[in-house]
Amino acid sequence: MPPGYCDPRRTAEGLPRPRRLLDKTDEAAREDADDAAAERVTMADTGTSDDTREKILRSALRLFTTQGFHATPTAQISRGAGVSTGALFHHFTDKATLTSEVYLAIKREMAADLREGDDMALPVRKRITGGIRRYIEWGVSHPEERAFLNLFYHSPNICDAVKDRTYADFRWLHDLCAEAVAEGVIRDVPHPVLFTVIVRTADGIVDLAAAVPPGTAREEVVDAGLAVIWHGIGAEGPG
Amino acid sequence: MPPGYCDPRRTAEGLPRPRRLLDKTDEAAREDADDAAAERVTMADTGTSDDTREKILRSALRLFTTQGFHATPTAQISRGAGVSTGALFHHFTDKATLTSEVYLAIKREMAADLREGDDMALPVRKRITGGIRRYIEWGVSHPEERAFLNLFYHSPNICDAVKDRTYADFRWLHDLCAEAVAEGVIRDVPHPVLFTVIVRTADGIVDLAAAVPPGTAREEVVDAGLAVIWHGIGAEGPG
DNA sequence: GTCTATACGTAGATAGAC
DNA sequence: GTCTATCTACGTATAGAC
Repeated sequence: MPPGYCDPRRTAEGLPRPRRLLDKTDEAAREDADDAAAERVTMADTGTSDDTREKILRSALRLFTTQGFHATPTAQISRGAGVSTGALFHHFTDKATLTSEVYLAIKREMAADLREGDDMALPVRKRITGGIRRYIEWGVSHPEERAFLNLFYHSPNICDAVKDRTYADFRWLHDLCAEAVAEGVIRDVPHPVLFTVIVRTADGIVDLAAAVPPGTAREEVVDAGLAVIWHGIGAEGPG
Repeated sequence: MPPGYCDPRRTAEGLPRPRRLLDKTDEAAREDADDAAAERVTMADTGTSDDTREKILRSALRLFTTQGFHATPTAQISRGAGVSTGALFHHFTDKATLTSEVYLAIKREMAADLREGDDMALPVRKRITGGIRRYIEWGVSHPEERAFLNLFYHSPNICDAVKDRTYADFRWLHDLCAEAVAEGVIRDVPHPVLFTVIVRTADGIVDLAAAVPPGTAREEVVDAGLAVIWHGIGAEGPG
């Protein structure tokens, strides 16, 4: 990873975060559910009702991504969280609502992470490059969250209206692109096309980067992807 | 759409196709299942066993994309196809197999369509541009098939090995890209990055184009998308 | 707020006639 | 090859004690 960007792991553990909810390393989340009893002991001192809620959300996230929505009984979700079915339905009215909550929590966390990485003092081009890098890093370090997002997004039966609820959190990114076009940093491409190209390409780079060992190889993939993006959208030559 | 490319509807109805299977307009497929009895009469003269199989596949496609996999009972699929549960399980060993067959049929048809649109006599750059256009046209005119592909691809519980079975059908596209790089038509970007950028961007353009009325507006979206792609990957300036 | 126990519906798949 | 009828099992969500 280039200078100015800290390791994703450091980011997840060291930086202040706006919400906890699903914010845990994959390893930690896995341990939680594999040994629900141990988890309960660990959480004993902070054993509020919110903890139960979060444990359920994490358990649902992991099971949905590995088994899918339909193949995951609510009983298994609650068991994975170390609580009972009754507790689950006390915190969430039904399975669909629980699923939506998982989605919203992930989206909010991702948006917050991108915002944290943004330095408004920098020129727009650097901000956009930084945003794309940060997005890629988040994706690589949050494979389960990303898998769930894809799963949920393409699933027709899971409440459509929920998808729109997070639009506002990413509004500033659209504005940032518009600013770049106004400044002549980005070619005058219709905004939907511009935004789609950036996000879809970045998303593809995440899959590529995740499939490659961390270090030089991964950096090369990211850099190559960024170069193609800027060749594509940049007003001038490569940068 | 630019010269040299026929209207998607003409493509679907007028050109010779290698397989029928799921190849029908959305409207026709919808009518089939909305009135299963009428369908049966229509098909009476050609009422082979293959027809039943195809009707089941089409019914499954439509229901999966509108309701999702888990929310679609096999009984509803067979009813939509105008046949019985028994008939469904005579043709497909189980629901998962049926789902895989839908996926494979769609992929094969898409691959065949792309191949048909390719003119090997043309220079590589034109062939690639043509392939991307054809891909976008196919996507716009096959929304259900595309929705299913996305649904299936991101679903963890549906047999993973199936995804790989269609790789060979698209192999030539990878070779085409490699050829373009060798000829200096495309910048020397690592192949996975190159291919990902093209496919992901094109896929995004499909969503954009589909959301816009056919005609000039849609053409502008496609042209803008192609311009960005070629700026991104092209060795020289825009084309 | 969390538990146990269970009601109620429904889904996938089979059996056996035609 | 297609049908009807059905078996078995499971999943969601609730009831009511603690």
